[in-house]
Amino acid sequence: MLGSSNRNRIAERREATRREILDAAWRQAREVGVAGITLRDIARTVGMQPPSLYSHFDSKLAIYDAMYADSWLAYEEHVSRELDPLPTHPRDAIRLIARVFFDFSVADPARYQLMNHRTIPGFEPTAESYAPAVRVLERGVETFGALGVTDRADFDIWVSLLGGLIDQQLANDPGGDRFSRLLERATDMWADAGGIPHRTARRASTKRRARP
Amino acid sequence: MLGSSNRNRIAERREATRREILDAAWRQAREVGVAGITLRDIARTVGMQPPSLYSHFDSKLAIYDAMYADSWLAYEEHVSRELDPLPTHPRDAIRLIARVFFDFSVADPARYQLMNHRTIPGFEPTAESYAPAVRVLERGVETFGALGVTDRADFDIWVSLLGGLIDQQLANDPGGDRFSRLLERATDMWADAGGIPHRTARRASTKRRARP
DNA sequence: TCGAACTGCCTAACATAGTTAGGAGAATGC
DNA sequence: GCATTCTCCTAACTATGTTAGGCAGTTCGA
Repeated sequence: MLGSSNRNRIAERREATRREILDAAWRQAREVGVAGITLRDIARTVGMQPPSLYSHFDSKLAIYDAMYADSWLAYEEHVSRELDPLPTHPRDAIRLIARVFFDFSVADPARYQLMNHRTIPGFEPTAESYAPAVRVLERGVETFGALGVTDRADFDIWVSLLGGLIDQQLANDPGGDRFSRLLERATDMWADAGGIPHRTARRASTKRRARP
Repeated sequence: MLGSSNRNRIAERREATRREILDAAWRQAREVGVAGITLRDIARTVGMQPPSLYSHFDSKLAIYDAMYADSWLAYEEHVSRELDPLPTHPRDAIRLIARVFFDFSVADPARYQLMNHRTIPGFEPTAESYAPAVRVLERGVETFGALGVTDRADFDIWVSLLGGLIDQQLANDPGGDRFSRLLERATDMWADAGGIPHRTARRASTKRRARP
């Protein structure tokens, strides 16, 4: 009986169309920004009439949702790849995490905007799409814990700082390298203040900045 | 000759209508969010037909622009009032600045969203409306300088951190008091790392936190 | 004071969004 | 082979910001 095989083929074709629509949406997001995405343009790109898109997505927001899930899943994978193996020096690890986060956002500002879903009016990710974002955050807490940062507040502060730095970079100096300089200094400050324990780092004590 | 007096009266009436429109816009922004503002609703509130609004504003974005300018002017005044006189203890001053910033944003999230103009698709403030924002930033640099923070990077990091903390608060814990706790810890970290000099603070030495 | 110019509002209409209704034709399944 | 399902279509609807053009009251100069 070929029923199951056929069913598979159908599902695949359906999935392919879905991906085609999402790819068109991504291309458009990168050209004109996330808010500039238009069902008509997406439809034209994939060779459909706008209402036909509704055979694949419930609404425009559902398309955003799929893109949101895409992004966080990709980011999760990206982080996993970069953090294996984890650097042994805490300060290096912290910088690496920041660098990954930064590269990921600067490489594709549209994606970054989408991942900060609050910047898109009317869009709220579904619980399912939100899950990878939560997992990444948990992974962060875990990683910091392994490096000796057990105070949750310190982690939250670090995340805030990182988000703020990236926003400032994208807003004031897109294409420049302001982020690197600020990150360098911020990491030092954080380390000096005990945010990053010196546990495995012998060199850190010799590097401590003199107080005026 | 009454010409000039008449001209004044006309200008006043015109300004009053303009204010009425902006008030309606603000009310609506607080009810349904900045993105939810609708010319039709504004017009209904002030008792006009939508196209009539164009006698007072060039476009919807022009209304946003006026609201943006309003906000930053109010903030500038707010800051000036709170920082006069400037606390003598640097750490207190830093916390006060953060507190003012936070109160101002939490008291009126719609206003905060507007001040972060990048969160509103298609809106870019005019140079004139942007000026107060620049002045406030300069004022911040100046104030920090008077407190002994001469490294511009340290100031930028502080601003990033503050923005990140507020965003995190508004996103994860609206109505809660997460911000206070994180701010406390962040200020300490910053001070310990030398971001806040102990220069003018004699009491500071007695208050210095013990390092574990 | 009279007529011209201006001002502030109006109605009608338009362009562009997202979205719904309903159907036609091909693919699929018993 | 026939009923069902699926995918796409056209037509139309609603809501948005915006433009065109006009009309009545007000202001202002000769």
